[in-house]
Amino acid sequence: MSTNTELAKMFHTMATVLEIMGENAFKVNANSKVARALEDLVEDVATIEDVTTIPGVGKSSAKKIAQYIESGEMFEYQQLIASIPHGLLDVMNVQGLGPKTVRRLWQEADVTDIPSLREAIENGRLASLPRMGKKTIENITQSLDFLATNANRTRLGVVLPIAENLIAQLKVLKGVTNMRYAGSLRRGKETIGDIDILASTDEPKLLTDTFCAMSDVEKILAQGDTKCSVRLDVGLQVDMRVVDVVKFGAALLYFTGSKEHNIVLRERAIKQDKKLNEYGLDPSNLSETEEVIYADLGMPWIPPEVREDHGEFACNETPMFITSKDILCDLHCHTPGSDGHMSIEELATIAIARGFHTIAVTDHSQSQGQANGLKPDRLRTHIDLIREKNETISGVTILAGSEVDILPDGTLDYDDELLAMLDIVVASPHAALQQSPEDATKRLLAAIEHPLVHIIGHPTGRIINKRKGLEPDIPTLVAAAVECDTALELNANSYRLDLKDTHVRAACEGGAVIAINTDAHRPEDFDQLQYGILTARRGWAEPKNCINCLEHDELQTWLLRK
DNA sequence: GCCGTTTTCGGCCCGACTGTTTTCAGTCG
Repeated sequence: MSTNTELAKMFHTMATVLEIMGENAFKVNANSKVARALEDLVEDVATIEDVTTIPGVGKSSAKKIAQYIESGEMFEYQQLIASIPHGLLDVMNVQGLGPKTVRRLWQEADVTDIPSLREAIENGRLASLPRMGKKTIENITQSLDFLATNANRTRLGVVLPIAENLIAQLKVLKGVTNMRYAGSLRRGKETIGDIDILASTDEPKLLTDTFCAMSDVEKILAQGDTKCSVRLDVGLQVDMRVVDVVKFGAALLYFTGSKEHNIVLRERAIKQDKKLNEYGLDPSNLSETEEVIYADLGMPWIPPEVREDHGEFACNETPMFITSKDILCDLHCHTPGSDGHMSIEELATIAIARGFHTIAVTDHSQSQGQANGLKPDRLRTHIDLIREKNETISGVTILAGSEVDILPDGTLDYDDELLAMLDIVVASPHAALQQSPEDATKRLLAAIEHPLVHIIGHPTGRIINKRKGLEPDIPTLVAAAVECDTALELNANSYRLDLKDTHVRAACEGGAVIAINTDAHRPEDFDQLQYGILTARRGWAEPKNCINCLEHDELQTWLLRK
Protein backbone atom coordinates (compact mmCIF):
# COMPACT_ATOMS: atom_id res chain seq x y z
CA MET A 1 0.00 0.00 0.00
CA SER A 2 1.30 3.42 -0.84
CA THR A 3 2.05 5.94 1.88
CA ASN A 4 -0.82 8.08 0.64
CA THR A 5 -3.29 5.23 0.97
CA GLU A 6 -1.98 4.22 4.41
CA LEU A 7 -2.21 7.78 5.69
CA ALA A 8 -5.67 8.29 4.18
CA LYS A 9 -6.89 5.20 6.00
CA MET A 10 -5.42 6.45 9.26
CA PHE A 11 -7.12 9.83 8.95
CA HIS A 12 -10.42 8.13 8.09
CA THR A 13 -10.05 5.97 11.16
CA MET A 14 -9.17 8.94 13.36
CA ALA A 15 -12.29 10.73 12.11
CA THR A 16 -14.46 7.74 12.97
CA VAL A 17 -12.94 7.32 16.42
CA LEU A 18 -13.35 11.03 17.17
CA GLU A 19 -16.97 10.75 16.09
CA ILE A 20 -17.63 7.86 18.45
CA MET A 21 -15.89 9.78 21.24
CA GLY A 22 -18.36 12.59 20.66
CA GLU A 23 -15.75 15.09 19.48
CA ASN A 24 -16.62 18.35 17.76
CA ALA A 25 -18.19 17.46 14.41
CA PHE A 26 -16.05 20.02 12.59
CA LYS A 27 -12.90 18.41 13.87
CA VAL A 28 -14.22 15.06 12.68
CA ASN A 29 -14.95 16.54 9.29
CA ALA A 30 -11.51 18.12 9.11
CA ASN A 31 -9.91 14.69 9.54
CA SER A 32 -12.15 13.16 6.87
CA LYS A 33 -11.21 15.97 4.54
CA VAL A 34 -7.51 15.30 5.00
CA ALA A 35 -8.14 11.61 4.33
CA ARG A 36 -9.94 12.42 1.10
CA ALA A 37 -7.21 14.81 -0.02
CA LEU A 38 -4.61 12.09 0.53
CA GLU A 39 -6.67 9.49 -1.33
CA ASP A 40 -6.82 11.67 -4.40
CA LEU A 41 -3.23 12.83 -4.26
CA VAL A 42 -1.23 11.55 -7.21
CA GLU A 43 2.25 12.50 -6.02
CA ASP A 44 3.75 10.56 -3.14
CA VAL A 45 2.97 12.74 -0.12
CA ALA A 46 6.50 12.15 1.15
CA THR A 47 7.87 14.09 -1.82
CA ILE A 48 5.81 17.21 -1.09
CA GLU A 49 7.81 19.87 0.67
CA ASP A 50 4.92 21.69 2.35
CA VAL A 51 1.80 19.54 2.71
CA THR A 52 -0.22 22.49 4.06
CA THR A 53 -0.39 23.63 0.43
CA ILE A 54 -2.92 20.80 -0.04
CA PRO A 55 -6.38 22.26 0.57
CA GLY A 56 -7.84 20.92 3.80
CA VAL A 57 -4.47 20.03 5.31
CA GLY A 58 -3.49 22.40 8.10
CA LYS A 59 -0.59 22.61 10.52
CA SER A 60 -1.84 19.95 12.86
CA SER A 61 -2.37 17.31 10.18
CA ALA A 62 0.91 18.25 8.52
CA LYS A 63 2.73 17.46 11.73
CA LYS A 64 1.06 14.06 11.97
CA ILE A 65 1.86 13.27 8.36
CA ALA A 66 5.49 14.28 8.82
CA GLN A 67 5.78 12.16 11.94
CA TYR A 68 4.45 9.14 10.07
CA ILE A 69 6.74 9.63 7.09
CA GLU A 70 9.79 9.99 9.33
CA SER A 71 9.12 7.24 11.84
CA GLY A 72 6.44 5.03 10.32
CA GLU A 73 4.27 5.78 13.33
CA MET A 74 1.75 8.41 14.33
CA PHE A 75 1.40 9.09 18.03
CA GLU A 76 -2.08 10.59 17.96
CA TYR A 77 -3.42 7.81 15.76
CA GLN A 78 -2.13 5.14 18.11
CA GLN A 79 -3.56 6.98 21.09
CA LEU A 80 -6.95 7.29 19.41
CA ILE A 81 -7.33 3.70 18.25
CA ALA A 82 -6.30 2.53 21.71
CA SER A 83 -9.13 4.53 23.25
CA ILE A 84 -11.96 2.41 21.82
CA PRO A 85 -12.36 -1.30 20.98
CA HIS A 86 -11.13 -1.73 17.41
CA GLY A 87 -14.21 -3.69 16.38
CA LEU A 88 -16.42 -0.63 16.93
CA LEU A 89 -15.10 0.72 13.63
CA ASP A 90 -16.82 -2.20 11.91
CA VAL A 91 -20.01 -1.54 13.86
CA MET A 92 -20.01 1.99 12.42
CA ASN A 93 -20.44 0.42 8.96
CA VAL A 94 -23.82 -1.03 9.90
CA GLN A 95 -26.50 0.99 8.13
CA GLY A 96 -28.67 2.84 10.61
CA LEU A 97 -26.01 2.92 13.31
CA GLY A 98 -24.23 6.23 13.75
CA PRO A 99 -21.68 7.47 16.26
CA LYS A 100 -24.19 8.28 19.01
CA THR A 101 -25.78 4.87 18.96
CA VAL A 102 -22.51 2.99 18.60
CA ARG A 103 -21.16 4.78 21.65
CA ARG A 104 -24.27 3.83 23.61
CA LEU A 105 -24.08 0.22 22.47
CA TRP A 106 -20.50 0.09 23.62
CA GLN A 107 -20.91 1.75 27.00
CA GLU A 108 -24.32 0.42 27.95
CA ALA A 109 -24.49 -3.00 26.28
CA ASP A 110 -20.82 -4.06 26.06
CA VAL A 111 -20.87 -4.13 22.27
CA THR A 112 -17.26 -4.05 21.05
CA ASP A 113 -17.50 -5.56 17.55
CA ILE A 114 -19.90 -7.21 15.10
CA PRO A 115 -20.04 -10.61 16.87
CA SER A 116 -20.79 -9.02 20.25
CA LEU A 117 -23.47 -6.88 18.61
CA ARG A 118 -25.16 -10.02 17.26
CA GLU A 119 -24.81 -11.63 20.66
CA ALA A 120 -26.36 -8.59 22.39
CA ILE A 121 -29.32 -8.79 20.03
CA GLU A 122 -29.79 -12.52 20.59
CA ASN A 123 -29.73 -12.44 24.38
CA GLY A 124 -32.00 -9.39 24.59
CA ARG A 125 -29.38 -7.05 26.05
CA LEU A 126 -29.98 -4.56 23.28
CA ALA A 127 -33.74 -4.48 23.72
CA SER A 128 -33.31 -3.39 27.33
CA LEU A 129 -31.74 -0.08 26.26
CA PRO A 130 -33.92 3.03 25.96
CA ARG A 131 -34.92 3.95 22.39
CA MET A 132 -34.21 0.40 21.20
CA GLY A 133 -37.58 -0.81 20.01
CA LYS A 134 -38.47 -3.94 18.12
CA LYS A 135 -38.31 -2.22 14.76
CA THR A 136 -34.88 -0.69 15.34
CA ILE A 137 -33.41 -4.05 16.34
CA GLU A 138 -35.00 -5.71 13.34
CA ASN A 139 -33.39 -3.10 11.07
CA ILE A 140 -29.99 -3.60 12.69
CA THR A 141 -30.27 -7.37 12.20
CA GLN A 142 -31.10 -6.96 8.53
CA SER A 143 -28.26 -4.48 8.04
CA LEU A 144 -25.87 -6.97 9.64
CA ASP A 145 -27.01 -9.71 7.27
CA PHE A 146 -26.61 -7.37 4.33
CA LEU A 147 -23.16 -6.25 5.44
CA ALA A 148 -22.01 -9.85 5.74
CA THR A 149 -22.61 -10.50 2.05
CA ASN A 150 -22.16 -7.12 0.33
CA ALA A 151 -19.10 -5.19 1.37
CA ASN A 152 -17.93 -3.54 -1.85
CA ARG A 153 -19.13 -0.65 -3.86
CA THR A 154 -20.35 -1.81 -7.25
CA ARG A 155 -18.56 -1.18 -10.54
CA LEU A 156 -19.88 1.61 -12.74
CA GLY A 157 -20.26 -0.85 -15.61
CA VAL A 158 -22.71 -2.91 -13.57
CA VAL A 159 -24.71 -0.04 -12.09
CA LEU A 160 -25.26 2.16 -15.14
CA PRO A 161 -27.23 -0.45 -17.16
CA ILE A 162 -29.35 -1.26 -14.10
CA ALA A 163 -30.17 2.42 -13.56
CA GLU A 164 -31.00 2.91 -17.23
CA ASN A 165 -33.25 -0.12 -17.14
CA LEU A 166 -35.09 1.12 -14.02
CA ILE A 167 -35.63 4.51 -15.58
CA ALA A 168 -36.85 2.99 -18.83
CA GLN A 169 -39.48 1.04 -16.88
CA LEU A 170 -40.63 3.93 -14.68
CA LYS A 171 -40.43 6.81 -17.13
CA VAL A 172 -43.42 5.53 -19.08
CA LEU A 173 -45.75 5.64 -16.07
CA LYS A 174 -48.72 7.98 -16.25
CA GLY A 175 -47.91 11.48 -15.01
CA VAL A 176 -44.10 11.20 -15.13
CA THR A 177 -42.63 14.30 -16.77
CA ASN A 178 -38.98 14.00 -15.88
CA MET A 179 -36.64 11.30 -14.62
CA ARG A 180 -32.86 11.07 -14.37
CA TYR A 181 -30.21 9.38 -12.30
CA ALA A 182 -28.03 11.60 -10.12
CA GLY A 183 -25.43 10.88 -7.44
CA SER A 184 -22.02 9.36 -8.00
CA LEU A 185 -23.43 7.53 -11.02
CA ARG A 186 -24.03 10.83 -12.82
CA ARG A 187 -20.57 11.93 -11.74
CA GLY A 188 -19.19 8.79 -13.41
CA LYS A 189 -17.28 7.44 -10.44
CA GLU A 190 -15.60 4.08 -11.04
CA THR A 191 -17.63 2.44 -8.29
CA ILE A 192 -21.09 3.33 -7.06
CA GLY A 193 -22.56 2.97 -3.58
CA ASP A 194 -26.21 3.34 -4.51
CA ILE A 195 -28.41 4.61 -7.31
CA ASP A 196 -30.12 8.00 -6.92
CA ILE A 197 -33.11 8.59 -9.17
CA LEU A 198 -34.85 11.92 -9.41
CA ALA A 199 -38.34 12.24 -10.84
CA SER A 200 -41.10 14.74 -11.47
CA THR A 201 -44.63 13.46 -11.81
CA ASP A 202 -48.27 14.48 -11.55
CA GLU A 203 -48.99 11.10 -9.98
CA PRO A 204 -46.43 10.73 -7.17
CA LYS A 205 -48.23 7.92 -5.43
CA LEU A 206 -48.44 5.83 -8.58
CA LEU A 207 -44.72 6.29 -9.14
CA THR A 208 -43.52 5.47 -5.64
CA ASP A 209 -45.94 2.56 -5.27
CA THR A 210 -44.86 1.10 -8.61
CA PHE A 211 -41.22 1.66 -7.78
CA CYS A 212 -41.45 -0.09 -4.41
CA ALA A 213 -43.45 -2.96 -5.91
CA MET A 214 -41.02 -3.75 -8.73
CA SER A 215 -40.10 -7.41 -8.95
CA ASP A 216 -36.39 -6.88 -8.36
CA VAL A 217 -37.03 -4.97 -5.12
CA GLU A 218 -35.97 -7.10 -2.19
CA LYS A 219 -36.66 -4.71 0.68
CA ILE A 220 -38.25 -1.30 1.14
CA LEU A 221 -35.98 0.74 3.38
CA ALA A 222 -38.08 3.91 3.53
CA GLN A 223 -41.22 5.13 1.82
CA GLY A 224 -42.45 8.69 2.19
CA ASP A 225 -44.27 11.20 0.01
CA THR A 226 -41.21 12.59 -1.71
CA LYS A 227 -38.50 10.08 -0.93
CA CYS A 228 -38.26 6.33 -0.92
CA SER A 229 -35.42 3.85 -0.71
CA VAL A 230 -35.33 0.21 -1.71
CA ARG A 231 -32.77 -2.52 -1.93
CA LEU A 232 -32.70 -4.54 -5.14
CA ASP A 233 -32.15 -8.30 -5.13
CA VAL A 234 -28.71 -7.70 -6.64
CA GLY A 235 -27.80 -5.90 -3.39
CA LEU A 236 -27.91 -2.35 -4.71
CA GLN A 237 -29.77 0.38 -2.87
CA VAL A 238 -31.89 2.73 -4.96
CA ASP A 239 -33.10 6.06 -3.59
CA MET A 240 -35.87 7.83 -5.45
CA ARG A 241 -36.81 11.45 -4.89
CA VAL A 242 -39.95 12.99 -6.27
CA VAL A 243 -39.66 16.72 -6.85
CA ASP A 244 -41.72 19.51 -8.36
CA VAL A 245 -40.84 19.89 -12.04
CA VAL A 246 -40.02 23.59 -11.64
CA LYS A 247 -37.50 22.63 -8.94
CA PHE A 248 -35.92 19.80 -10.91
CA GLY A 249 -32.66 21.67 -11.57
CA ALA A 250 -32.07 22.49 -7.92
CA ALA A 251 -32.83 18.93 -6.93
CA LEU A 252 -30.61 17.51 -9.69
CA LEU A 253 -27.76 19.73 -8.57
CA TYR A 254 -28.28 18.79 -4.96
CA PHE A 255 -28.57 15.04 -5.48
CA THR A 256 -25.73 14.85 -7.98
CA GLY A 257 -23.29 16.12 -5.37
CA SER A 258 -20.66 15.59 -4.44
CA LYS A 259 -21.38 16.56 -0.89
CA GLU A 260 -18.16 18.57 -0.88
CA HIS A 261 -19.12 20.42 -4.07
CA ASN A 262 -22.54 21.22 -2.62
CA ILE A 263 -21.07 22.58 0.58
CA VAL A 264 -18.90 25.03 -1.35
CA LEU A 265 -21.90 26.07 -3.46
CA ARG A 266 -23.97 26.74 -0.36
CA GLU A 267 -21.15 28.66 1.25
CA ARG A 268 -20.93 30.76 -1.90
CA ALA A 269 -24.65 31.40 -1.70
CA ILE A 270 -24.42 32.44 1.94
CA LYS A 271 -21.61 34.88 1.15
CA GLN A 272 -23.91 36.48 -1.41
CA ASP A 273 -26.77 36.66 1.13
CA LYS A 274 -28.54 33.84 -0.69
CA LYS A 275 -29.66 30.43 0.38
CA LEU A 276 -29.30 27.24 -1.65
CA ASN A 277 -31.04 23.98 -0.93
CA GLU A 278 -32.60 21.20 -3.00
CA TYR A 279 -35.63 23.37 -3.72
CA GLY A 280 -33.83 26.28 -5.24
CA LEU A 281 -31.68 29.33 -4.78
CA ASP A 282 -33.34 32.13 -2.79
CA PRO A 283 -34.17 34.95 -2.97
CA SER A 284 -33.94 34.89 -6.79
CA ASN A 285 -36.13 31.80 -6.64
CA LEU A 286 -34.14 29.94 -9.28
CA SER A 287 -34.58 26.21 -9.45
CA GLU A 288 -35.57 24.96 -12.88
CA THR A 289 -32.15 24.12 -14.30
CA GLU A 290 -28.66 23.70 -12.93
CA GLU A 291 -27.39 26.31 -15.36
CA VAL A 292 -29.44 29.21 -13.96
CA ILE A 293 -28.39 28.38 -10.42
CA TYR A 294 -24.70 28.33 -11.27
CA ALA A 295 -25.14 31.53 -13.26
CA ASP A 296 -26.83 33.32 -10.36
CA LEU A 297 -23.92 32.32 -8.13
CA GLY A 298 -21.60 33.93 -10.69
CA MET A 299 -20.21 30.68 -12.06
CA PRO A 300 -20.28 28.68 -15.28
CA TRP A 301 -22.13 25.35 -15.31
CA ILE A 302 -19.77 22.67 -14.04
CA PRO A 303 -19.90 19.20 -15.64
CA PRO A 304 -21.04 16.62 -13.05
CA GLU A 305 -17.90 14.51 -13.47
CA VAL A 306 -15.67 17.12 -11.82
CA ARG A 307 -17.97 18.25 -9.02
CA GLU A 308 -15.61 17.13 -6.30
CA ASP A 309 -14.31 20.44 -4.93
CA HIS A 310 -11.01 19.70 -6.60
CA GLY A 311 -10.41 22.94 -8.40
CA GLU A 312 -13.61 23.28 -10.41
CA PHE A 313 -14.55 26.48 -8.60
CA ALA A 314 -11.63 28.24 -10.27
CA CYS A 315 -13.22 27.74 -13.73
CA ASN A 316 -14.27 30.94 -15.48
CA GLU A 317 -16.16 29.08 -18.17
CA THR A 318 -17.57 25.59 -18.59
CA PRO A 319 -14.65 23.30 -19.51
CA MET A 320 -15.09 21.46 -22.81
CA PHE A 321 -14.20 17.95 -21.75
CA ILE A 322 -13.96 15.05 -24.13
CA THR A 323 -17.15 13.28 -25.26
CA SER A 324 -17.81 9.99 -27.05
CA LYS A 325 -18.32 11.93 -30.29
CA ASP A 326 -14.69 13.09 -30.17
CA ILE A 327 -13.38 9.51 -30.33
CA LEU A 328 -12.40 8.68 -33.93
CA CYS A 329 -10.53 5.42 -33.54
CA ASP A 330 -9.85 2.47 -31.24
CA LEU A 331 -6.22 1.48 -30.95
CA HIS A 332 -6.44 -1.63 -28.79
CA CYS A 333 -8.59 -4.58 -29.94
CA HIS A 334 -8.26 -8.36 -30.08
CA THR A 335 -9.10 -11.03 -32.65
CA PRO A 336 -8.95 -14.85 -32.53
CA GLY A 337 -5.27 -14.32 -33.42
CA SER A 338 -4.98 -14.39 -29.60
CA ASP A 339 -8.00 -14.39 -27.25
CA GLY A 340 -10.47 -12.16 -29.10
CA HIS A 341 -13.81 -13.30 -30.51
CA MET A 342 -14.13 -11.01 -33.54
CA SER A 343 -12.60 -11.53 -36.95
CA ILE A 344 -10.71 -8.68 -38.56
CA GLU A 345 -13.72 -8.18 -40.87
CA GLU A 346 -16.04 -7.92 -37.87
CA LEU A 347 -13.76 -5.43 -36.20
CA ALA A 348 -13.74 -3.35 -39.36
CA THR A 349 -17.53 -3.47 -39.69
CA ILE A 350 -17.99 -2.30 -36.09
CA ALA A 351 -15.39 0.43 -36.51
CA ILE A 352 -17.15 1.76 -39.61
CA ALA A 353 -20.55 1.63 -37.88
CA ARG A 354 -19.12 3.70 -35.05
CA GLY A 355 -17.67 6.23 -37.44
CA PHE A 356 -14.03 5.39 -36.69
CA HIS A 357 -11.42 6.18 -39.33
CA THR A 358 -8.96 3.65 -37.85
CA ILE A 359 -8.97 0.45 -35.85
CA ALA A 360 -5.91 -1.36 -34.52
CA VAL A 361 -5.57 -5.13 -34.25
CA THR A 362 -3.40 -5.63 -31.17
CA ASP A 363 -3.31 -9.27 -30.17
CA HIS A 364 -1.33 -10.61 -27.23
CA SER A 365 2.36 -11.44 -27.41
CA GLN A 366 4.07 -14.79 -26.83
CA SER A 367 4.33 -14.69 -23.02
CA GLN A 368 0.55 -14.63 -22.73
CA GLY A 369 0.23 -18.39 -23.19
CA GLN A 370 -3.18 -18.59 -21.52
CA ALA A 371 -4.43 -15.91 -23.92
CA ASN A 372 -3.06 -17.72 -26.97
CA GLY A 373 -0.34 -15.08 -27.38
CA LEU A 374 1.35 -14.98 -30.78
CA LYS A 375 4.81 -16.52 -31.19
CA PRO A 376 7.03 -14.46 -33.54
CA ASP A 377 6.27 -16.67 -36.56
CA ARG A 378 2.54 -16.48 -36.01
CA LEU A 379 2.76 -12.72 -35.52
CA ARG A 380 4.49 -12.36 -38.94
CA THR A 381 1.69 -14.32 -40.58
CA HIS A 382 -0.87 -12.30 -38.61
CA ILE A 383 0.67 -9.04 -39.81
CA ASP A 384 0.42 -10.25 -43.43
CA LEU A 385 -3.25 -11.15 -42.91
CA ILE A 386 -4.07 -7.73 -41.38
CA ARG A 387 -2.25 -5.95 -44.23
CA GLU A 388 -4.20 -7.99 -46.76
CA LYS A 389 -7.54 -7.17 -45.07
CA ASN A 390 -6.55 -3.50 -44.92
CA GLU A 391 -6.09 -3.60 -48.70
CA THR A 392 -9.42 -5.29 -49.43
CA ILE A 393 -11.69 -3.62 -46.84
CA SER A 394 -12.59 -0.02 -47.54
CA GLY A 395 -13.95 2.65 -45.24
CA VAL A 396 -11.52 2.18 -42.37
CA THR A 397 -7.79 1.87 -41.87
CA ILE A 398 -6.82 -1.35 -40.11
CA LEU A 399 -3.53 -1.12 -38.27
CA ALA A 400 -1.30 -4.12 -37.72
CA GLY A 401 -0.34 -3.92 -34.08
CA SER A 402 0.47 -5.86 -30.99
CA GLU A 403 -0.31 -5.69 -27.32
CA VAL A 404 3.15 -6.69 -26.31
CA ASP A 405 3.89 -7.66 -22.73
CA ILE A 406 6.12 -5.47 -20.66
CA LEU A 407 8.10 -8.16 -18.85
CA PRO A 408 8.87 -7.68 -15.15
CA ASP A 409 12.30 -6.22 -15.89
CA GLY A 410 10.92 -3.67 -18.35
CA THR A 411 12.02 -5.44 -21.53
CA LEU A 412 9.42 -6.25 -24.17
CA ASP A 413 8.13 -9.64 -25.24
CA TYR A 414 9.33 -9.35 -28.88
CA ASP A 415 12.66 -8.19 -30.27
CA ASP A 416 12.96 -4.77 -31.87
CA GLU A 417 13.20 -6.16 -35.39
CA LEU A 418 9.75 -7.70 -35.08
CA LEU A 419 8.26 -4.68 -33.31
CA ALA A 420 9.54 -2.44 -36.09
CA MET A 421 7.36 -4.33 -38.58
CA LEU A 422 4.20 -3.18 -36.78
CA ASP A 423 2.11 -0.06 -37.40
CA ILE A 424 1.37 0.36 -33.70
CA VAL A 425 2.79 -1.05 -30.49
CA VAL A 426 0.74 -1.09 -27.29
CA ALA A 427 2.95 -2.24 -24.42
CA SER A 428 1.14 -3.52 -21.33
CA PRO A 429 2.01 -5.15 -18.01
CA HIS A 430 0.14 -8.43 -17.42
CA ALA A 431 2.23 -10.47 -15.00
CA ALA A 432 4.26 -9.68 -11.86
CA LEU A 433 1.72 -7.08 -10.80
CA GLN A 434 2.78 -7.25 -7.18
CA GLN A 435 6.28 -5.89 -7.60
CA SER A 436 7.40 -2.93 -5.52
CA PRO A 437 6.51 0.62 -6.56
CA GLU A 438 10.18 1.25 -7.34
CA ASP A 439 10.44 -1.80 -9.62
CA ALA A 440 7.09 -0.97 -11.23
CA THR A 441 8.23 2.57 -12.00
CA LYS A 442 11.48 1.31 -13.54
CA ARG A 443 9.62 -1.33 -15.55
CA LEU A 444 7.10 1.11 -17.01
CA LEU A 445 9.73 3.80 -17.58
CA ALA A 446 11.72 1.38 -19.71
CA ALA A 447 8.65 0.72 -21.85
CA ILE A 448 7.77 4.42 -22.15
CA GLU A 449 11.31 5.17 -23.27
CA HIS A 450 11.42 2.31 -25.78
CA PRO A 451 11.65 3.97 -29.20
CA LEU A 452 9.10 1.61 -30.82
CA VAL A 453 6.34 1.85 -28.19
CA HIS A 454 3.38 4.11 -28.99
CA ILE A 455 1.06 3.44 -26.07
CA ILE A 456 1.38 2.01 -22.56
CA GLY A 457 -1.71 -0.19 -22.14
CA HIS A 458 -3.56 -0.31 -18.78
CA PRO A 459 -0.46 0.97 -16.98
CA THR A 460 -1.17 -0.41 -13.50
CA GLY A 461 -2.95 -3.63 -14.42
CA ARG A 462 -5.46 -3.13 -11.63
CA ILE A 463 -8.86 -4.87 -11.60
CA ILE A 464 -11.42 -2.84 -9.67
CA ASN A 465 -12.51 -4.53 -6.42
CA LYS A 466 -10.21 -7.46 -7.20
CA ARG A 467 -6.60 -6.55 -7.80
CA LYS A 468 -4.64 -3.52 -6.70
CA GLY A 469 -2.15 -3.71 -9.55
CA LEU A 470 1.15 -1.86 -9.86
CA GLU A 471 1.74 1.35 -7.93
CA PRO A 472 4.27 3.23 -10.04
CA ASP A 473 5.17 6.84 -9.38
CA ILE A 474 2.75 8.52 -11.75
CA PRO A 475 4.43 11.96 -11.98
CA THR A 476 7.68 10.24 -13.03
CA LEU A 477 5.86 8.25 -15.74
CA VAL A 478 4.03 11.35 -16.95
CA ALA A 479 7.27 13.31 -17.27
CA ALA A 480 8.84 10.49 -19.28
CA ALA A 481 5.73 10.09 -21.43
CA VAL A 482 5.92 13.79 -22.34
CA GLU A 483 9.63 13.52 -23.10
CA CYS A 484 9.24 10.43 -25.33
CA ASP A 485 5.82 11.30 -26.78
CA THR A 486 4.41 7.98 -25.61
CA ALA A 487 0.69 7.85 -24.87
CA LEU A 488 -0.67 6.49 -21.60
CA GLU A 489 -3.80 4.41 -22.04
CA LEU A 490 -7.05 4.90 -20.23
CA ASN A 491 -8.43 1.41 -20.71
CA ALA A 492 -12.19 1.92 -20.91
CA ASN A 493 -13.19 -1.53 -19.69
CA SER A 494 -15.18 -0.99 -16.50
CA TYR A 495 -13.13 -3.65 -14.71
CA ARG A 496 -10.00 -1.65 -15.41
CA LEU A 497 -10.49 2.11 -15.92
CA ASP A 498 -6.74 2.23 -15.86
CA LEU A 499 -5.42 5.00 -15.85
CA LYS A 500 -7.90 6.07 -13.21
CA ASP A 501 -9.44 9.53 -12.96
CA THR A 502 -6.77 11.19 -10.82
CA HIS A 503 -4.01 9.69 -12.99
CA VAL A 504 -5.67 10.99 -16.13
CA ARG A 505 -5.72 14.44 -14.59
CA ALA A 506 -2.05 14.21 -13.66
CA ALA A 507 -1.25 13.10 -17.22
CA CYS A 508 -3.23 15.90 -18.87
CA GLU A 509 -1.94 18.59 -16.54
CA GLY A 510 1.58 17.31 -17.06
CA GLY A 511 1.21 17.56 -20.83
CA ALA A 512 1.18 13.86 -21.66
CA VAL A 513 -1.26 12.44 -24.20
CA ILE A 514 -3.70 9.72 -23.26
CA ALA A 515 -5.29 7.01 -25.40
CA ILE A 516 -8.84 5.88 -24.64
CA ASN A 517 -9.25 2.33 -25.92
CA THR A 518 -11.80 -0.40 -25.26
CA ASP A 519 -9.46 -3.41 -25.36
CA ALA A 520 -12.43 -5.11 -27.05
CA HIS A 521 -12.52 -8.90 -27.21
CA ARG A 522 -16.22 -9.13 -28.18
CA PRO A 523 -18.57 -6.79 -30.06
CA GLU A 524 -20.37 -5.60 -26.93
CA ASP A 525 -17.06 -4.51 -25.39
CA PHE A 526 -17.10 -1.43 -27.61
CA ASP A 527 -19.95 -0.12 -25.44
CA GLN A 528 -17.46 0.12 -22.59
CA LEU A 529 -16.16 3.27 -24.26
CA GLN A 530 -18.70 5.30 -22.27
CA TYR A 531 -16.99 4.35 -19.01
CA GLY A 532 -13.64 5.42 -20.38
CA ILE A 533 -15.14 8.74 -21.44
CA LEU A 534 -16.67 9.35 -18.01
CA THR A 535 -13.36 8.58 -16.36
CA ALA A 536 -11.49 10.83 -18.80
CA ARG A 537 -13.90 13.65 -18.03
CA ARG A 538 -13.34 13.08 -14.32
CA GLY A 539 -9.67 13.56 -15.19
CA TRP A 540 -10.41 16.89 -16.92
CA ALA A 541 -9.37 15.48 -20.31
CA GLU A 542 -10.13 17.51 -23.40
CA PRO A 543 -9.97 16.24 -27.00
CA LYS A 544 -6.52 17.80 -27.40
CA ASN A 545 -5.19 15.48 -24.67
CA CYS A 546 -6.26 12.28 -26.43
CA ILE A 547 -4.75 10.62 -29.51
CA ASN A 548 -8.05 8.89 -30.32
CA CYS A 549 -9.37 12.34 -31.23
CA LEU A 550 -6.78 12.92 -33.96
CA GLU A 551 -7.98 12.95 -37.55
CA HIS A 552 -6.79 10.09 -39.77
CA ASP A 553 -3.72 11.76 -41.21
CA GLU A 554 -2.72 13.35 -37.93
CA LEU A 555 -2.80 9.95 -36.30
CA GLN A 556 -0.68 8.44 -39.09
CA THR A 557 1.88 11.19 -38.62
CA TRP A 558 1.91 10.61 -34.87
CA LEU A 559 2.40 6.86 -35.33
CA LEU A 560 5.16 7.26 -37.91
CA ARG A 561 7.25 9.40 -35.61
CA LYS A 562 8.25 6.21 -33.83
C1' DG B 1 -9.10 20.98 12.80
C1' DC B 2 -9.27 24.41 9.01
C1' DC B 3 -9.74 28.83 7.03
C1' DG B 4 -10.18 34.16 5.32
C1' DT B 5 -13.05 39.16 -1.79
C1' DT B 6 -16.00 41.95 5.70
C1' DT B 7 -12.69 37.54 9.49
C1' DT B 8 -6.07 35.20 12.50
C1' DC B 9 -11.23 34.32 15.86
C1' DG B 10 -15.52 32.57 15.17
C1' DG B 11 -17.61 30.40 12.41
C1' DC B 12 -18.22 25.81 9.79
C1' DC B 13 -24.84 23.04 4.68
C1' DC B 14 -29.44 21.51 5.09
C1' DG B 15 -33.74 18.83 4.85
C1' DA B 16 -36.41 14.07 4.86
C1' DC B 17 -37.48 9.95 7.14
C1' DT B 18 -37.69 6.66 11.04
C1' DG B 19 -38.73 5.06 15.41
C1' DT B 20 -39.95 5.95 19.61
C1' DT B 21 -41.54 9.39 21.26
C1' DT B 22 -45.69 13.05 23.50
C1' DT B 23 -41.93 16.96 20.70
C1' DC B 24 -37.50 15.06 18.77
C1' DA B 25 -32.81 12.75 18.35
C1' DG B 26 -30.29 10.18 15.22
C1' DT B 27 -29.06 8.91 10.71
C1' DC B 28 -28.57 9.54 5.99
C1' DG B 29 -27.47 11.64 1.77
